[in-house]
Amino acid sequence: MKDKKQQKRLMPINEFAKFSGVETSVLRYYDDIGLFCPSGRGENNYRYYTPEQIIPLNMIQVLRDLDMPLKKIAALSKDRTPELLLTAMQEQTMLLDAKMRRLQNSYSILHMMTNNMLEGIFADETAILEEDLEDRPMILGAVNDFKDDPDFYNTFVDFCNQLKEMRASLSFPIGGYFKSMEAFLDAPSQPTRFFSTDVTGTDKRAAGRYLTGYTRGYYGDMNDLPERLSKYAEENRLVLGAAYVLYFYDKTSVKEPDRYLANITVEIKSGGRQGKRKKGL
Amino acid sequence: MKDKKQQKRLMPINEFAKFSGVETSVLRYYDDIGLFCPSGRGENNYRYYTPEQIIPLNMIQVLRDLDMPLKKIAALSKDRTPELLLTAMQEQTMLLDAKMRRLQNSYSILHMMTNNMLEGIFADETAILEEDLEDRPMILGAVNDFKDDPDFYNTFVDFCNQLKEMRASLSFPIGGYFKSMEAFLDAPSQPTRFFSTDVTGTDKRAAGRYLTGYTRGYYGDMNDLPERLSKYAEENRLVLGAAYVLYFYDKTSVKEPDRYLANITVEIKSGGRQGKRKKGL
DNA sequence: TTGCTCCTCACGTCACGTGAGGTGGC
DNA sequence: TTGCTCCTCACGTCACGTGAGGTGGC
Repeated sequence: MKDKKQQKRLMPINEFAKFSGVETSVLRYYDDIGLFCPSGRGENNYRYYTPEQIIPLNMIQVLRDLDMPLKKIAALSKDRTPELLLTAMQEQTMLLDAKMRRLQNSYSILHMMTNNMLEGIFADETAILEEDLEDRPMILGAVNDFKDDPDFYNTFVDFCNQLKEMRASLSFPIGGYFKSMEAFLDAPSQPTRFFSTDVTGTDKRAAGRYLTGYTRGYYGDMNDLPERLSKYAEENRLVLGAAYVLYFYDKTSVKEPDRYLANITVEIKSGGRQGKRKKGL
Repeated sequence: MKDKKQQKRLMPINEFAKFSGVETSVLRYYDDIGLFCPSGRGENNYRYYTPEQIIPLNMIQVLRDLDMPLKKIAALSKDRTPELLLTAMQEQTMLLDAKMRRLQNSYSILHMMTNNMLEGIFADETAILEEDLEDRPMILGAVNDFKDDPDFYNTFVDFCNQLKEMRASLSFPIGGYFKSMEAFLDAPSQPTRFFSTDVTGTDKRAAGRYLTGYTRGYYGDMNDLPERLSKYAEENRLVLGAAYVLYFYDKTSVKEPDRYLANITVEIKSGGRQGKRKKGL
């Protein structure tokens, strides 16, 4: 009778795998490396597990989910005391914090990219729009000096290094800021500053009224967009301010350079019909 | 002059590794599998990268951080269109959501374990305490029927299966609920129900006044704690209600079974000096 | 000659996943 | 004999990490 009961409590590997949600291959591997062994072996050499073994196994799963190496888990379960466990937990909490921050960062980047793709898909290349835009957080780089070094890429590398020095992510799309519409018209491939669309940035493109447009083509190839913007501004007696150029489609999202898609957003300093939207041409 | 500029823009592998924050071994591996190749090779067969290559590389890092397999990343960058990217982003967002939930779960479990370890370290085994406790979320299992099957472990397995059916985590410490002090005194190893300390549970141990104590020993070995509790209640004319037993130290936290540490918390239905704490013995 | 950066194999690592071929009781 | 569950190697996989031995210009 007692034997029967005890037998009833013994699970062969498949049953225990289903019970615990851990694959048989994993259970065998854990047995091999001595991390987690069955409570015993039958005469047939079968592995037999007891139900309460799910507790230490779950402990292992928790630590493994935290990316703790199996060796460390094994060390911890061989030499377990509440104090050591507490220390390990606190270490893991720190690691988890870091991981959480990285995930949050991934979220932001993913969200940013998704929005850019969507905005690109629905972009009307022929339109010039007047829009009220919200605050947009960003990281503004130092003022570029193209007189000292007219090379675009050296300046770009400088900006990347600035981001790295402030431990900011390099993964958010990077755009060009021009202090004025004239600066943009003058040299469309020499922005006054670069900016990163990093949502954690403390700089911002202020909320307000902006003139926006799109154009396709390789980096710096603005086609007739500058003229169309100027013409629109003139016709509507708008006084324009700083300009922001950002690529919604670039090398990473499309293959053909002639499909790259730039967005330009120009501050309207005065003259806009407040609170009204107007689509042009 | 033009050559000089272009040469200046070319980085050998070490420089590019520092610039991008990606190890040389990783860059070589990505080159080997054709995922991300240098812009060209020098006469010496050196790999040379250009600074703007950091953009697609960062894209790869973002997707890799999201645990996207390199093959999928490669497929996505070979055949890249905004539409495909958008779909992939949305898929990744779903995966990220799931990952986030798992991490949140790990956080809760880690926090729970840390608290249990700390409470265990500072537990006074000789004390019986009257305490005002907050709500405690938990998952209460079905009522156990030890008459049909007196085996503890079969009942325990049933509870684990209940948790699995409701897709709850098995990793939170599990305790025993006794409908009354008498039920506990009568059969300390046959709880009326099991409970999981899962913080997302919708059941709860209600806020109120409780009598608590600790004892060391193997599962179910309560020593004189039941008597000490009863004695305290009698002396202080307390009417006791339901009891909760939870192990702060168990097989996972200490090796020696005689160091396992159980906590008992008994509802005080009346007779307690409200709002005052009193330490006994 | 020395030091430096780069190169290409080749093999190791971690945590498994996947057969291949064999066993043992109904 | 068939079907079923289990077993033990052994080898594959993924994303690298780590030397070992060699090159090429100052």
